[in-house]
Amino acid sequence: MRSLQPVRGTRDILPDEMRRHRAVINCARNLAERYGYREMATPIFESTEVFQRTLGDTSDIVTKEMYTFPVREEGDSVTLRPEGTAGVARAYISNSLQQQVPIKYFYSGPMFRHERPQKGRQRQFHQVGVELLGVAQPLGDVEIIALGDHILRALGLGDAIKLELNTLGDPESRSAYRTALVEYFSAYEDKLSEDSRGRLHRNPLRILDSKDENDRRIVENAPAFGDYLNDQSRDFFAEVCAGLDALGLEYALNSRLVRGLDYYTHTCFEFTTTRLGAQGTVLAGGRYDGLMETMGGPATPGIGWAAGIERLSMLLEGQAIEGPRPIAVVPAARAQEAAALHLTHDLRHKGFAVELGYSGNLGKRMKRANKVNARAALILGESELAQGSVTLRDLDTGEQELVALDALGERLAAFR
RNA sequence: GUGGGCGUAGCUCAGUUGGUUAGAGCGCGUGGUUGUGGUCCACGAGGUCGUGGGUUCAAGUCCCAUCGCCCACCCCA
Repeated sequence: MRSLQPVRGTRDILPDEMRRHRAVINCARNLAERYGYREMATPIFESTEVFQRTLGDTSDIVTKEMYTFPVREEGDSVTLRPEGTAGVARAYISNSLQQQVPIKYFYSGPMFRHERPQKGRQRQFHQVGVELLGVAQPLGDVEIIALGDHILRALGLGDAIKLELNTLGDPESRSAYRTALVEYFSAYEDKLSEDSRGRLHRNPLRILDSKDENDRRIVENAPAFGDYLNDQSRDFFAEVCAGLDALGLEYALNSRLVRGLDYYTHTCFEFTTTRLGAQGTVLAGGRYDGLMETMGGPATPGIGWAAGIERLSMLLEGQAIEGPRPIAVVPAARAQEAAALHLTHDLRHKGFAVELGYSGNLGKRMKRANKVNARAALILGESELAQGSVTLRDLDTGEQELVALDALGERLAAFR
C-alpha cells in the first residue's frame, strides 16, 4: 500500500491546482519576455560537481539536501538539480555564450531538495527564474528586481508581499566582515546556541539572523556590515537603491538578510509574505559575479532570482481562475449520435472548445453539460435535424432558439 | 536530523465514563422527468475506524510499536 502513496515530499498536481500553477508560470513567462528574457531549459540533473562547486561545500544544500545518484560509468555521479542558477551557468560555459552577452534567460521547472517537508516546502517543488548574464552595472540589478515586483503585482499579490534588500559586498568586503564577525562571536562562543556555534565557522553571517533569544542579545553589539564595505561596494549598492527609488519600488533594508549559497555577491533580495507560515519567501535572488570563474568559465557577472511556484500558487487560492467554458453537444437519442460526433468534430476544428458526452439520455447529458461548466448546449433532435438546424440553449439564462447548421459558427461566436 | 500535533466514507468532521447492525453534511449514483441542466424531493452505493500487537466478557474509544500526514526548528523557493 505504501507504494501507492507518492514518495514523501512529492505530490500530484490535479487540474484545479494545475490551473493556478499554470497561471503563475504564464504570468512570469509573459512578463519576462516583455523585459527581453527568453525562455530556455537545462536538464533536471547534472554532474554532481556542477552543484558541489557552485553552491559551496558548506551550504546546507550540498551537505545534506541533494539527491545524488551514482551512474554506471565508474566514478561518475549525477544530482537532481536543487536550484536553477548552476545549470544555467553550466549551459553558458558549455555553449560558449560569452560571445552573446548580455544574455537574458527565463526558465521554469522542477527542483529537488531532500528536506523535511512542511507547509510551503516539498522535496520536489517548482520554480520560475530569470538570469541576467554579462551585466556588471547596477542597472541590471534594478531591472531584475523590477521584473520580480512586476510579476508579483500582476498576480494580484501587491499587498501580500514586501521587498527586503541587502548587500553582501564584493568578495573583499565580505571576507573582511566575515573575519570581524568570527572574531567578535568567538569571544562568546560558549554562550551561543548550539546552532550558532556550528554556524560560527561554516557561515557566521547566519548568526545575525538567529531566532535564539540569547543569540540576539549577543548579535545586538556585533560589528555592522556597513563599516566593512569598501567604497566600490558601497557605491554599487547606493546606485541599486537609487534605481529602485527612481522607479518608486518600496523596499526595506535588512542587514540580516543573508543568502545560503556561496556564490552571491553585492545585491541580495527577498520578496516575502506573512501569509504562508514559516516559509514566507516567495521570490528571492541576488548578484553572483564570481560564479562563472568558480566553475572554470570566463569571468562574467550575473544576477537573477527564482520564485517558488507552489508558494505563489498557494497565495492565489481563493482567487477563482476560470478555465475555458465549453459548448456541449447533446444528441437527443441514439439516432442523432453520428450527427453529434460530426458536428463536434467540425466545431473543434473551427476553434471552439466542445464537450460531447459518451453516453446517456438527454437528461444525463444536460447534467453533464452543467457539470463541465458549459456555456451553451447544442441539442440535436430528430425534428431539428430534419430542418438542418440545432437547438442552441444558453445554459446561463436558459433561453433557447433554433439555429440553422450553416449559420451556427457565426451565431456561436458570442459563446466562444 | 530535532521537537510537537493528528490519523473514522471521495472531502470536512461527529462518535458520551470502553457496551448491540459506526453516523452527519457535502460529493457520487438511481428515480421523480422515455426531448432539457442548475433548485427541490425520495432512495441508494461507499468504511479491514492508518497498520500490527496487547489489555478486556467486550476496543473507533485504553496501552505499546510502527507507518503516514501536518506544524515548527535548521535551512530555503
